[in-house]
Parts: sequence; C-alpha cells; structure tokens
Amino acid sequence: MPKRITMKDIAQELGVSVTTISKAINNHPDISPARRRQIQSLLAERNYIPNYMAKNLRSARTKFISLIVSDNTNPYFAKVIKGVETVLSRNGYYTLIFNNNEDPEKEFTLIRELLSINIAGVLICPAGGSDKGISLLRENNIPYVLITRYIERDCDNYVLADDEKAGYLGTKHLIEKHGEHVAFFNHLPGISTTRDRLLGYQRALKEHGIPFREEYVLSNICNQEDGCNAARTMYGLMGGKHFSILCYSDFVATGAALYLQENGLAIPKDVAVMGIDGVEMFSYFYPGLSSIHLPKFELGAKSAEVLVDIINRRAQEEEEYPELPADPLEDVHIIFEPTLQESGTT
Amino acid sequence: MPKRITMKDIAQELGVSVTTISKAINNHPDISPARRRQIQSLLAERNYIPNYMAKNLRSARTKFISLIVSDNTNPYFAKVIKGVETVLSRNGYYTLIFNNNEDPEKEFTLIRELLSINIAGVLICPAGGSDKGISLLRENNIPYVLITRYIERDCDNYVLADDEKAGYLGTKHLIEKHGEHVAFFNHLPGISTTRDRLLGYQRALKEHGIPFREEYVLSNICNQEDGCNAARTMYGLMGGKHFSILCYSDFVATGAALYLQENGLAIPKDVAVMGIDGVEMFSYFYPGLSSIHLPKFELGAKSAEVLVDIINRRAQEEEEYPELPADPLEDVHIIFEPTLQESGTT
DNA sequence: CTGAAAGCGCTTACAG
DNA sequence: CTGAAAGCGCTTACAG
Repeated sequence: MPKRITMKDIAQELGVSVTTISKAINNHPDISPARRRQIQSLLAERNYIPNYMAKNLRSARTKFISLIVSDNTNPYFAKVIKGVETVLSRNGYYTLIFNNNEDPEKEFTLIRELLSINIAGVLICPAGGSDKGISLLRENNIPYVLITRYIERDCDNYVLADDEKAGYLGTKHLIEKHGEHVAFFNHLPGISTTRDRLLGYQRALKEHGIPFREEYVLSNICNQEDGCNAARTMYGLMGGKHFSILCYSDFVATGAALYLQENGLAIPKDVAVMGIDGVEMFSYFYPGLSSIHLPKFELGAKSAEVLVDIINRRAQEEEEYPELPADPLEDVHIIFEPTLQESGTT
Repeated sequence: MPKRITMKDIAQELGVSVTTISKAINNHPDISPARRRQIQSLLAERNYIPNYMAKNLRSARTKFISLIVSDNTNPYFAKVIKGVETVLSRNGYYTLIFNNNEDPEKEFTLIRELLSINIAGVLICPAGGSDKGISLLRENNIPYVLITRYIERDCDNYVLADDEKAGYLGTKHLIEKHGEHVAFFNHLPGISTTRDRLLGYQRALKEHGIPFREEYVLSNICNQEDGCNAARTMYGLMGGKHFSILCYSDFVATGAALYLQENGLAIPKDVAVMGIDGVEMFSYFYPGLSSIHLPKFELGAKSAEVLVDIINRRAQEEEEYPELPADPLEDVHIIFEPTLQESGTT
C-alpha cells in the first residue's frame, strides 16, 4: 500500500504547521482567506483524503449509524431501508445494515459489538421476546429510534404507524363488504404491531356487534409459506361459510391468495383477502389485493431525520454546557396514519 | 457522556502496563496464562469495550465493507444484499449499504467519500455509463468485487451469473412453447447484463432459424411501470399475432403481466410472459410466471467470501513481505449457472 | 492570524 | 514474560 497523503505532508510542503492545515480544512475562522485558499488548492491538487478514523478518535464522534431490521428482503423493510439510506446519505451519515432475523439474542450480541465502533446512533425495529439489546443502548447512552415497533408507549424515541387503526380499518372494510366471518392471520406475539393490529381487529368486530372468535385468529404467520398454510387451515375450519381474511402483511396475503386460487377459489368473490402494508410491488398483480397503506419510505426517512436531529442536539448541548452530564431530551413519538387502499377488484 | 473504561484504566487498577493489557486482549503468546486470565476477567467485570477507531488508526485496517447496488428495494438486490450481510457479519465485517440509483456520478462521489473511512473493501454492482468510480478504487488499491455485472471480461474480480445463457434459455423456452414471435424487454444499455442477455436472445433465435427483428426488442425497461407500458406498446405492435415476452427481470415481467391481464388476455394462453431472476416472492402469484432462476443469495454470499479472502491474503502478504509494494493477486472470476424454472402454468 | 504541544486509545517494535 | 516509548493522523486548548 503506497502511503496516503496526510496533513503533515501538506504542511511540510507549504512550510506551515499542521494546525494551520487543520484550520484551513475545517474552515476555522482563525485563518486568513489567502492562506486558506492556498492550502485548499494544494490539498485538491495532491488529492488529499482525510483520515476519518483519526478524526473520529480525537473527536469521539462518528458518522456511522446502524440500521437493524428483521429481514431486508421483506418488501416492507426494503422500503423502510431505502428511506433511511436516502436521508442518512444526504446528511453525511453511513448506514450499517443488519438483519436480526427476529432473534433477540442475535440483536443483543450485535448491539454489544456495535458499541466498539463508537456508533453515532441506532435505528432499530426491535425483535420481540427480550429488550436486552435496547437496554444496552440505554445504559450506554447511545441515541436510538425505534422504527415500526415500540416497547412501551411512553418510552424511547419511535416512529410508527398507527397499527391499531390499521387493524381496525382492514377489519371494518372486510366486514362491511364480505360479512361477519373475518379471519385474521397475525404475526409473532410479543411485538407491538401484532398486539395493536389485533386490538384494532377486535374493535371493528365489537363496533359491528360481532362476537370475537378466538379460532379465527392464527398467530406466527410471518411469510408467504405461512400464509399459504394458514389459508388451508382456515378454509377447512370455515367449512363452506363465506369468509374473508385480513393478513398481518401483504407478504402473508400473497401466500394466502396463492392457496385459494390454486384451489379454484376466486378472490374476492369466494374469499376476500386483504393485506396490511400497501406494498406497491404487489399492486402489480391481478387480481390486486386490497391493503392498508402504511408510508414505508416515510417511516424510514422520518426515523432517520429524528435520529440525526437528536445527535445534533446532543452535540450542541455538550458544546454549550460541557459540565452537565446527561441531557434530558424529551422523547420523540411520531405516529403515521394508515389509509385504506382498495384495489379495483377486492 | 460518562467516559468509557479504557485499557489504561484496567492497567492502573492491576498495576501493569498497557502493553500487557493489549497482549492479553489480543491473545499474544508473550504472556503468562495466569496474567491473561486475571486480565480477561477484570476486563469482563468492568465491561470493557474496545475502541475500534483507535485500534484501526494504529493498524490502518478496518472492518467496514461498502455494498453498492442500484436499488435495495428491487427484490433481486434484496436477496443479494442478504447474502452479503450474512457472510460479512459471520466474518466480523460491517456492511455499509448504498444505493447509486444507476447514476455513475453518484457512484463516483460516494466512492470518493468512502476513501476517507479506510474502507476494507467494496462490493459493487456498477452503474453503467462511466467507470470513474471503479477507477478510483483501482487507483487507491482498494480491494473490490463486482457483483452481477462486469466491466471487461478479463478485468477485476467479479461474481456473476451467465447472462448470455439466461437470455438464451428463456428465449429458447418461449420459442419452443409459444412460437417464433418472442419480444424482449431489456434493461439499460451500457451494462453487461443487458448486453449479454440480448446476445443470448439472439443466439436462441438464430439456432431456431428465426430472423432477429429489432422492433421486438424494447430497451430501458427497468421496473413494473415500464413493463406495463412496454406490454401495451408490444401488444399494439404485434397486431393480433400470437406472441410471447421475455423480460429482463421478474420485476418487469409482473408489470407486463398486469397490463395483459387487465386487458383480458390470459397468461400464458394468449400471451406467455417470462422473467429472469427467479424471485421466489413472485412465485406466490397465480398464474405463476416462468423464469430463469439465478442464485441471488449465493451471488451475494460468494462475492462477500471472495472479497474477504482477498483482504486476508493481502494482509498476509504484507506481513510476510512488507518490502514488496503492489501484490499481483490473480483476479477472481466466478460465474453461476442459470436454470430454467417453469411454473405450473406458463 | 499562526504554531508548539498534548492527547484521543490503541498497537508494535524493541529492550530487558 | 513484562513494559517504556513511539507513533497512527488528526483536533484542540493555549500561548504568542
């Protein structure tokens, strides 16, 4: 590896101090415009590339932000990731991506490791089952924003969709168009979205005077295969009744739809299927699925904005009151509204 | 921010030198087992977290690897990304993700910036139109592996699928099942995959004694909307002939399929539609599309393995022969075989 | 406006 | 087996 040009090289070539070079680079006021121009132009000519690691070691601040989701291939998360990456790049931050595969242990190990690299902040859709990872962030005073899922209603910074309302809107739509027998294919327990969407489902039933039947709700339905199997189970269970299905996600809904169509059932004539998430990609299928639209890109983008803002405010406070230890910044809670997205056919 | 525990703190507490602590941490042979155990246990007790930035500054080697794709929401890339992330995490590397949006200028700016953070290596699916970004990597002697697309056949390290064969297999299948009128919806020009898939398309035509008709090939068809529009155009052009469509990707194919189905055309009875990529997610739609399967996860995983291997070999060489400057490592070229993936219906 | 000096937290020859 | 010292490339009080 040929050695790279450093500030020291430039300083020697110009017969000035390294301090002066540093000031020129960082647009410090304590420097004459002429000097600055002279230095800047040599820097450019020599193709100087700053050493970010050295800079960071001194200032103890990095531009690395970790983004932890369960699975980047899930089209829902893919959009969230894109929102995050777009905003972070624009703000000069780097997006380190990780999949926790819904495993809280993996999440914990990961976060533990992240502490070594002086991460500036973390954006995370936390796995259910344990908050060990999040606790580690709290203990180490790392700025973080929960995306999509929260842990406690009044705790942490988070950017979510109103999942109760999403479940409510979907169920209401199905009841009104397809009658009282609405099955619900739900996600993993122990996660706020699972809980809240179920609450919304129940509220819609209640509002329409329909009793809640536990057997209509299947849990742990996470992907297309699960959706396909769940549809088989539910179809058997319904025994010929006209029914409809609300799925936790569009991803699951496509699996359910496959089973039904392959078995000669028309959607929505025989069985209506509805998803949640509003994955645009899936709207290109015929017959289209209705869904509850959630602003995925915006969820990612907004959470990145919130995190960057928190990081900046902290840095500013530390500059202004270096003596004060912890900063009691108020938690940020942002909740997006879901909307009904009817396809032409369902 | 409360100061974090450093090696110095531990050294003082134990009355030994920082050097000794460092050796204990790095399992250096020059240290007695008793000492090592004593130090390790205090480290654990005090919850010591190494400062990665400092470590890196000294050793000039990071664990950051950049992954640049055009769009992480494209289900093809989503799988590639997952393959990369899985392998890199397992090897202790961090995946920095970026979208270049097929813009070579953005790619260049990005790579320029990456040089500052002492990136260990780059995995990139290069945008077409300009190789400025890649040149920067070459000039700065940064290890990199091209994923999915190559620039020159004998240059660089790359991990690809055999795109000529993919185009050939798809076209051959369509000709044999649906006759001579095979339209091809192709991607952006100036990219190896676009070029090679077209070559395969032409080879299959030739082999079957069918003339190449330029008007059957539409270019710049990149997403579902493009696919939908292209299907409209081609349907008009064919004027009632029975024809079939090979699409550059499954993503595009779903767009084409939507147009046809919405206009009352049955797939594949009236018009057969075929994709390339074999996106599993799409196989959950009915009627399923046939496709050419490419091993997406494996492409990502393998390219990450190749890169890690290159980085390790370089490090080793530098250790063994620190006097030698450049290392003439042989380029690695890996090409995966595509396979025909027939759906039950198409 | 400029610069000498200390220091960020670690690793690595080198001497003992 | 242990440690003093130099140094990675930068920033930041501080003095002039």
